[in-house]
Amino acid sequence: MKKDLEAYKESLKREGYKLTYQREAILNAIVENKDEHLSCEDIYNIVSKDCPEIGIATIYRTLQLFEKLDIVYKLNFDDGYSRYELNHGTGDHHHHHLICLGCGKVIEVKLDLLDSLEKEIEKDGMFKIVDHNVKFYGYCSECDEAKE
Amino acid sequence: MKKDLEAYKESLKREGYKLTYQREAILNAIVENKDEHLSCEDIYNIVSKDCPEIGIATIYRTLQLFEKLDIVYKLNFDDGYSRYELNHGTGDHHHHHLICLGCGKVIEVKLDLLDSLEKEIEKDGMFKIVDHNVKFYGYCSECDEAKE
DNA sequence: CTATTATATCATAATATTTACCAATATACT
DNA sequence: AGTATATTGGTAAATATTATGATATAATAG
Repeated sequence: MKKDLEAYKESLKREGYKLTYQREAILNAIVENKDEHLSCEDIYNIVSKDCPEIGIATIYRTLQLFEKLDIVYKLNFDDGYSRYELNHGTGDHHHHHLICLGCGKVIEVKLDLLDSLEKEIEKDGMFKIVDHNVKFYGYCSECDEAKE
Repeated sequence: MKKDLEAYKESLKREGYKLTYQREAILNAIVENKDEHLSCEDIYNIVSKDCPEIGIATIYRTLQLFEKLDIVYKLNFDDGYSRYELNHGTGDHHHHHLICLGCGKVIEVKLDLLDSLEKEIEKDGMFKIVDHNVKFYGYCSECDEAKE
């Protein structure tokens, strides 16, 4: 985990970007909440504790940069703002998300199992797939019970 | 196709909503472009020809209503605005979309093939799936060739 | 270790999409 | 046809995100 953090900082420097206090704080916030799907506002609130004078524009700019450097991955759960998660990826595809229509909770699914579907799609040579984004909508066990 | 249109109008009346000229025009625009993924602005432009005094707010309101009545389905291709497509669904799942990272073109995939994955996810009874949203990112044949 | 230079930041204005508001209007029903 | 009520149009407001420009800071050279 600590190693990850250094690796991320390395990739910043390697690409010629400066390692500022703000970027470090944002990176920390994301790494320390790697199980969450933080929005810009979430990150702003977390980072503001360590760095009260940070501006929201810096959060947006930095997340854009991190996305370009493949440090984070942008998610959209149709709740009005973009969310970000740490990109563990070694080029691998992303896991899927289950979105509860009852409480809005988001659950991660480690399974991939899309290979056969992707092969089928690529079979005729009309499209080359490099990534996917899969969301399932439904009800978590608590909300499903509550509906009875 | 004509039958569809009447069926949609029926479901409006059945739910107690009035069949206005504007709603009819918007419905027509969507049905006549059922292969497109129209944004609000697109629909506004199309409908304005028949109905020049229509306001953009009416388009937004009507699409919201149509979505609630399962007449249309809202799509998000990460291009800044929501898009809509006609919901042929008899409760069936939606087809998938291939989004070209080169030219932005969106291609539809009729295959579903997610049943085994959904069964696997639902196996432990922790989540009940009612819908899914699947996007594949990659390159269409033209853009793939252009990259060489 | 300090000076230099270019990049990054902060604060705020600007943009863009979508929603809220309200007076005027049109639809469905008697 | 007349009436009650939902709907519309125009515009203001809200929301998330991006652009701008002066100031501050990080990396590098001396």
